[in-house]
Amino acid sequence: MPSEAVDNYLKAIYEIAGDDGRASTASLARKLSVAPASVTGMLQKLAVRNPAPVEYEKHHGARLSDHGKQRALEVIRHHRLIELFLHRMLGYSWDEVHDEAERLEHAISEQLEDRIAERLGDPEVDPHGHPIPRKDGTIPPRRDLSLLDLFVGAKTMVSRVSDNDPEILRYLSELGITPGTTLHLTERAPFDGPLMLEVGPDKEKQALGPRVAGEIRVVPPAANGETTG
Amino acid sequence: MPSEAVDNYLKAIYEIAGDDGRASTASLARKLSVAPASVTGMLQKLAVRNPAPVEYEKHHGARLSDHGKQRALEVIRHHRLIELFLHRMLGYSWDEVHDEAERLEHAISEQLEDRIAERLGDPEVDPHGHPIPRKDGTIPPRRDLSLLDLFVGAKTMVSRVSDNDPEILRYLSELGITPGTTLHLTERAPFDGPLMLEVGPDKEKQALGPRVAGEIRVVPPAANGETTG
DNA sequence: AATGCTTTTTAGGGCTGTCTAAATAAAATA
DNA sequence: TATTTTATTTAGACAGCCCTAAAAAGCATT
Repeated sequence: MPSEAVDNYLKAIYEIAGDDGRASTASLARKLSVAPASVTGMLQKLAVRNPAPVEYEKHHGARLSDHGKQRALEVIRHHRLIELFLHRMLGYSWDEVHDEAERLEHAISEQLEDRIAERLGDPEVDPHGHPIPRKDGTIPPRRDLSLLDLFVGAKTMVSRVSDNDPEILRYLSELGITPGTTLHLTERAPFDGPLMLEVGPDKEKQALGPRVAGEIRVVPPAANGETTG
Repeated sequence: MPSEAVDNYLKAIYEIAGDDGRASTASLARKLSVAPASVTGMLQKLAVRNPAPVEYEKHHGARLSDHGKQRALEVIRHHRLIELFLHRMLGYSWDEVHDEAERLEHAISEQLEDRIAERLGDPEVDPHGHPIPRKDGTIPPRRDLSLLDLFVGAKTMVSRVSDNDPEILRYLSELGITPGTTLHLTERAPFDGPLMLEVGPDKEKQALGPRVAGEIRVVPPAANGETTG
């Protein structure tokens, strides 16, 4: 069984590069808050394990092997199940769940994973709208896109929100923007300016900076009328 | 914040020696499944920390300082709250909870500890009947004694059962012996022979070996009639 | 009080995962 | 293409926690 540190490397590679891209040394160092040299050392060790969870080429970053992919998805499954469990069963708000899950994801057994999933009714998404990988390693499909890729005039619904920054999560909560919230993009200032939105059933008008908008993903609007691009 | 290994040492000292006795190197090595030399090394390091969680004298084992005591009790509180949570909220049987709690106890935050306790109604005992230390470090009092110390004829009730051995726990489950079960000690064979018991409301007769009986603690029977000693 | 047995400690290493500083390779720019 | 900047790797070290083998201390027994 991989150590906690190894699991975190695999998860980080997955989150940076998806299941078949390469993650650079620097990006991993940033994400994991360790020195780049530490990343190099770890990747070299992982690449010669048997079975090896990553493929590594000098100066070209690392990529998950099938084996590593499977493990990464399992850890992510743990993480998201725990987030949802804390939210639904223990009254955690959505900006509190991440840090707690970050530690617990390494400590729960298969058995506990299964019971949590059962108790939650085999859920498909976590409180931020992220899909929860299934036990077989497949991922519930959801085609969504960044709020930044929407054309002016589009009406859509929040699909998910990045869970990395509790500050942003609290801010979005205040604005009433959570998975499921309806949005109408009415205006968009040029030069990476703010987006004007009508939020929720009350159509409350909100201006959103591009930094925050980039953390929000929405369901693709109906394909009649040009609303995305 | 102490590492997981350190927490396990403190907990082991507490479980072996209570809150003011000394735990020997050998007993700790046994309990923690490490070599005696490793225990010596760890105790030496802990004793010079600041603040030091243990007091250590060469060749005379280790004792918890106030600081160490507090930490040990916190970890034990985590452990027992988690055991009860798994049992009550997630359908774990009492022989399954220990191993899971053993890992989770190190991973939960103060916040999660508090929410679990709240959700369980600030319980005083875990599924094996062990008292759950309070947040202030005090322990809900329960005067109980070993089943082995009971006189023949005594009628009493199971208070708690050691949680270390799942095999024994399953066996006791089969016999219907859990915290709260009434017992009547009818007979006792000499030379560490078996105890004859009438168990529960149905007064089912059971013979119990001394090894198993030693793991069971019972509430002191009413003081009229000589029933203990 | 000396002997032998048991327990504990010392000495010397190993593994994991991190670090810093220096060297090198890759990419960007002139 | 030559040069500079940036990204990555090597080299060497260290902390935490574990190990084995050998030495030493404590204890029990005669």
